Amino acid sequence: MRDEITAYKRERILEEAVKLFYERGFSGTTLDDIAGKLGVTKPFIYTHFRSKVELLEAICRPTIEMSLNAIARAAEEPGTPAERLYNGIANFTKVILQRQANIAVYFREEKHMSEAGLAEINALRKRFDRVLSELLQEGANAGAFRIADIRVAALAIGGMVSWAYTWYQPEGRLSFDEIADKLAQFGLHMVDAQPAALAARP
Amino acid sequence: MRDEITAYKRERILEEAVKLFYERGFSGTTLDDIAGKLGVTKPFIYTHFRSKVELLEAICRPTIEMSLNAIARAAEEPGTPAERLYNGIANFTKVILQRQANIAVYFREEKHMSEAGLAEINALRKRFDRVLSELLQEGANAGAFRIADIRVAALAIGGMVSWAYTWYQPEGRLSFDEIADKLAQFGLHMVDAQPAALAARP
DNA sequence: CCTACCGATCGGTAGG
DNA sequence: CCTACCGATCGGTAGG
Repeated sequence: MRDEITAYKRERILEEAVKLFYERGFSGTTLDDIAGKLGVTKPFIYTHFRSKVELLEAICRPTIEMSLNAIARAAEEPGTPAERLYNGIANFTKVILQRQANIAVYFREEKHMSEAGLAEINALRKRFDRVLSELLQEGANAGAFRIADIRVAALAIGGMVSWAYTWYQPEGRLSFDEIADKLAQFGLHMVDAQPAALAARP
Repeated sequence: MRDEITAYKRERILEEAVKLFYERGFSGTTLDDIAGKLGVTKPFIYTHFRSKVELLEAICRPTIEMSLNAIARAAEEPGTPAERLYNGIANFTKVILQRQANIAVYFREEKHMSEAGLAEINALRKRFDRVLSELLQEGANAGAFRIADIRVAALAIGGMVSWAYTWYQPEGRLSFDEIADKLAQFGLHMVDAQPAALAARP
């Protein structure tokens, strides 16, 4: 039980931290601000995190992991390349929207991370690009996709989706699922998914 | 001539500032750092800019203006919707790549701007989205494009291109023009540009 | 888990 | 008397 309480405290700290970093920026937020929101004082945070930078890294790394997993799981499942690409993009989009604040903080505040923390995340991002590129290559080989440049296609799809953190509005007209569907459809168009491959999609 | 020298000094300050903000972040860069790179001292900067924030805004605003102009000029020119969209995306991509550091600083450091500075830039971005959406709508009305959701399509295209600031490498295998062409082609695929419209492209 | 406090740093401005 | 700068220093705040 003690572990659960410790984990809960960590989560609460991260919850307020990401909210404040998102609203005011990393340098614009003091540890006293975060402590204040939690009704505690600054040294409390230091019993759970070693530094302000560690807080930042704990906000970003798990979210990048979720993005990687979203693509990787869809790529591994059975189905046509078009089905897997559709699901991969849709799942990835949902992560971006669900973790909008974490993603925004990551892309804005990367420069404040430690070298080690940045290296870990960069490794995850490389794996993301590789998994997506391999899925595109597989579809191209099977004649399901027509892609002039696999590498640029992966970056273009990744960018189209990642960018959603800048424009998504929780009170907007579209739900997570609707946006995920639309971006996944755009992705299939980008790789010129052949009608035969599309027809097979459930 | 005096004006030219003043303008030149401003440009040199901005040149070093954007380089340092890009490498170390806005808060990670001191005005002494910038002055040091120029071989002058900090008060020199204050004869040309009122504050560190004004420096940031002078780095970002003109670049966002260039992005808007890139799309707007292409949209106004004669030609089929597909031609204009192709040129608009390609021109916009070239701005993003040419001003990579400025764009990166803008998206990362937005939170450090003044309310007035941010409002100006947000107005430019709204116009960008409107111009692009109108071009897409026009093409859809003419039967040149098939788009399920114009608004999301504009955001998807904008994101695909903007994102290039995160991955473009000056020493990489592709030139500005090659990347611009590839992203523009992806854009045409995204809106399902009809072969007839494409065939008309020079 | 708090009070109390440090060593260091930084944007901005004074006088000359 | 001004423009264009420098050496030195201030008020205020950050992480720890």
